[in-house]
This record gives sequence, structure tokens and C-alpha cells, in this order.
Amino acid sequence: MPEGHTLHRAARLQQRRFAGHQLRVDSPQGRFSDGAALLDGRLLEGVEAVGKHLFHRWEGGLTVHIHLGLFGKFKTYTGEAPEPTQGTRLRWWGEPGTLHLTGPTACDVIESDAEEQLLLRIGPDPLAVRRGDKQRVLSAFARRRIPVAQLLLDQAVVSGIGNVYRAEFCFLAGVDPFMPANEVPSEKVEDIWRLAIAHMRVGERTGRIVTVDPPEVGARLHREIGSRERLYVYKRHGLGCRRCSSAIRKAPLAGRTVWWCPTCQR
DNA sequence: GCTGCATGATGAA
DNA sequence: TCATCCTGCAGCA
Repeated sequence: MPEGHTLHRAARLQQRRFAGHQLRVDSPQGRFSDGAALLDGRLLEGVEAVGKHLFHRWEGGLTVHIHLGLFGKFKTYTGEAPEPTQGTRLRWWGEPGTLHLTGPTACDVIESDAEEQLLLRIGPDPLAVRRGDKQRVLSAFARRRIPVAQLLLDQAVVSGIGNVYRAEFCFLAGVDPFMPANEVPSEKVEDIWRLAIAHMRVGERTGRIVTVDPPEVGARLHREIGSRERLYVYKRHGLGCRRCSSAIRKAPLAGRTVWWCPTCQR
């Protein structure tokens, strides 16, 4: 599930629930045993998300960097927690409850210089907008000729966008995903940036990627509606476009799959 | 039960 | 561009 909204949401919820508490830490799987031993019994001071990266600040100046990759998941429990599984890389527990982390691409105690290096490679984050970000995105687009949908997955250009959001934003902006980035009119690039800010904020609040206009599905939106009903193009190949009924298409692009409407996106 | 695929990213060739 | 790492589960036999 992890695009940027997932990480920002995790940061917010973990901050609210666990920050300020002393926690026991271990690594049932064993692959984070050294790190866990360092952290065990310390106070969790804070949690921050940047793009798809998460940073936990622990008492004593220790920072843990987590990247969920494609498979990583956090689960939290109140009261009695289930036994960790073979794959539980990190577990912590204390007065507020228990947290299990499975399947992350990265889970490491990192030094401050490594963190600086990492942060330098992370581009403007629609969920943490700073002055000049839009300009940075515009100039990155102007400089690159790779397909716009490919550029949108480059975390140095915009951080936090993943395969679902990129397909949806191209649709909403009416942009052909294969158009070279430097040929996309700057108004369209600004549209994409604005769409990212608006939709990822909703994703962060709800925990779900929803891009269809609320009027289309009404209040049922966040409940029983299946994921295909919450989106315009992602994984909807063969189905009719919600706007024009053309068959949604899919194709590989630089090792990932992209979906689009050949009529609405030119 | 097995296969392939998935909301990610990296390092080698 | 490819192989690789991480895990779970839908779809199939």
C-alpha cells in the first residue's frame, strides 16, 4: 500500500500514539537485532515522513530510517498483541500498545551524514510543500525528455508519488503518460503538482487512494466501494473510461505498468 | 500447492 | 535494461 500518503499517515499516527513513551524494542526476525538492542528501553521522541521515507527519532540522538518498499507494512495493536511472525523485522511495545513492522526494504539506524545524503536525493513532497517547490518541479520537467509518467516516479523530481497516483494524476490532468516531460505545457505540470497536493492530502487523512470526484460516488466512497471504483484508470484496463467510455489501456513503461485513457489523455 | 504479480528501489551490465 | 531484495495473495491447477 505504500505511496507517500501511507508514510505521512504512519508518521502522524505513530507520533500521536507512541512519541514520548519509553519502548521495548526487538527484532523477532533477527535481521534488525543489532539496531533493536541499541533502541531497547529508550524514549521514542518523534516520527517524521519525507516522501516515502520514515525517520524515527530516539532518545540519545539515534535515528532509524525505514522505507517500506513494495511490501512493507506496519501493524499496531492495543492491549494483547498477536505473536510476531517469522518476518517481523521490528517490534516495539510499551504502555500505548505494540507495533510490528514486516517486509521493509530498509530498516536501519543511520548516522546523520547518511541521513543528509538521503535527504538530498528526495525531491519536493506534495505532503510537505516548501517555498519554491513548484518551480523546482517545473524546471525538472523542462530539463527531461523521458515520458511524463516515468518522471513522476523519480523521487528526486517529486517525492511520494507511486504507480497508482501517477496514473491517476496523468488522467486528471488530461496528459498522455508517454508524452516527453519537456513537451508537457507548464500549465499541465502545475495542474499535476496541484492535483498531487490535493489528492495525497485526502489519501493521508483517509488511508486510501481516492481520485474520483466525490459527487460521482457520494458518501459511500470510503466504505464498501472497491478500489477500482475509487480510481479512474489504475488497473481498469479493458473497462470503460468513466468520462468517455473508451477502453482503458495499459502498457509497460520503464519496468512498471501504466494505465490511461487514449481519448481523455492526448 | 504453485505461479506470477504487486501502491518500490538499487546496483550491475 | 535486467536481476535482485522484500512479502502476501489472487488465480489457477
